[in-house]
Amino acid sequence: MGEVKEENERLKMMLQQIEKDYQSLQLRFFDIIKQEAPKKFTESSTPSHLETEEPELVSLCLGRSPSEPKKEEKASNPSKSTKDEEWKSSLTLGWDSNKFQLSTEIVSDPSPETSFEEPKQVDAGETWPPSKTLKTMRNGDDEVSQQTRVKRARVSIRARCETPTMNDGCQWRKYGQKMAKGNPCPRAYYRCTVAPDCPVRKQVQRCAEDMTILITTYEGTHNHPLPVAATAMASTTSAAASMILSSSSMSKPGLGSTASTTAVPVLNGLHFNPLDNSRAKPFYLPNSSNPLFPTVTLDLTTSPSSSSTPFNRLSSSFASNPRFPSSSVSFSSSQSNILPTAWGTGYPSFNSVPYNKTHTGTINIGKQSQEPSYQSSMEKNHQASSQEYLTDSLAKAIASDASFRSVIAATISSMVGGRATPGSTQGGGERLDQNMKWGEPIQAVSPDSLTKNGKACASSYFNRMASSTPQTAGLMLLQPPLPLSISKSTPTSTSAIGDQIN
DNA sequence: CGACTTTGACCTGCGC
DNA sequence: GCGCAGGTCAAAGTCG
Repeated sequence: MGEVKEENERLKMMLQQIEKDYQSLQLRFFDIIKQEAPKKFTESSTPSHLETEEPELVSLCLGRSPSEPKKEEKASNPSKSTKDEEWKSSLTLGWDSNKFQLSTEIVSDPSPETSFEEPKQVDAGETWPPSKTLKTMRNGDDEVSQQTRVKRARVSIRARCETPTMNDGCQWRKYGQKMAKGNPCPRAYYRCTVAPDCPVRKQVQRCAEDMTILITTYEGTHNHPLPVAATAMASTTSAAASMILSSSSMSKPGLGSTASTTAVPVLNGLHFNPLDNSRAKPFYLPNSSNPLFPTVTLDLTTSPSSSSTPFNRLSSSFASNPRFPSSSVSFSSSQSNILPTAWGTGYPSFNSVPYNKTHTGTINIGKQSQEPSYQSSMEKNHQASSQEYLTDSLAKAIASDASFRSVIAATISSMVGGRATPGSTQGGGERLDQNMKWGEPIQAVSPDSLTKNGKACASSYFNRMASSTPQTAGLMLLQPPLPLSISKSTPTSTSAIGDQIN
């Protein structure tokens, strides 16, 4: 227990350092944005831009190219500016999994308190107004209601998962199921039952094109302590939400008002205005009845065929509808031959990956599959030739969007370790997990780590992220063989990582 | 017996 | 106003 406390203390300090660094840098970034955003907005809002043939969907999949491992080794002690450059030149954050692939769809957040790392427990009841409430709120003209109603978040997880649901550490109760239009697979609705009044809900649906992909969409913010196993997922959610919120802090959209005059975050040259409802809708819920969801997508999903990656599909679908620009970031996985196994089998790996830039303008630096044969040689060649383009794009994305950085920062925070939840009994297995070491096959995880209904797909990644000891997490971040190569350097502390991120 | 799932009905928002 | 689709409710059924 003493050791655990010590580890927790260290973890907290590391986290605080990261947050501190991030916040200070974010403030600086916002200052810069305030100065430059109007210009960028003017440029990017020209008709030619709006009518560009490229879909307003930016998909960034992060992965380290296998061709650049030496750089990582080389930059073991860089200065900060050097780190930045290297960060730009080889930004990668690959979450590798053979069977577990993630994408995060952020729509917005119900509460300003979106950090699961620092849950303030003030959102019980203030979040997630039901549709009736929303409707009422919509009738109001005051800015407060507008701001409130906009702050809802959806985080969609795309997982290659055989089981009906994915184990995210929380406990869920199914309350409905509907056939969604355009998808032969029914959509199931779950609500969190960890706390009786928890407003968090999730939708689970199979991808129509690839039945092995499970799309889990989370909405709302937990108003209760989270199981350790759930904190990593929650961190990702909160990071996504904070991405929205940090961006929203830069624009103050009145109803249909300031879109043309308000500074908006620009990601990769494209508008990203989370509050511009007319332009932002959830990727996977394009017909959502609630149009109040600005969208940023963190896509960690890849698929065996680059031509059938969700983003490609999404890009295609959205290409025809420029009303729905979206920013997406893919933390993709990579070839499994770099590390023998990945999340799904219990080996966390952060492999670098080739990427492809799709014809729709989506940049996918994704896992190019465990079945390389799916990929055409043409695409491979294109990947190789596009490496520089990728690097450029990533650098731009990082440089231009503080929210993006926040997502990565929070993601790393979640990797460093989920905050233990006192008295938590949900999502079980944390004690066991804490004794586990990276590299252990997932089969070693106690069955307790699965959800009660036993249907959970092993989101071992999250569980392990959340439950790993700081040491192991630190190793994960620091060890060169685990290419969480947000930088080519070998940082000596997570705060160093935070510096690079920020 | 309690918790959970299933499933048809109902509610709501949106487009035409 | 009507129809459609997404989302939710709640009674009945199932399971451990």
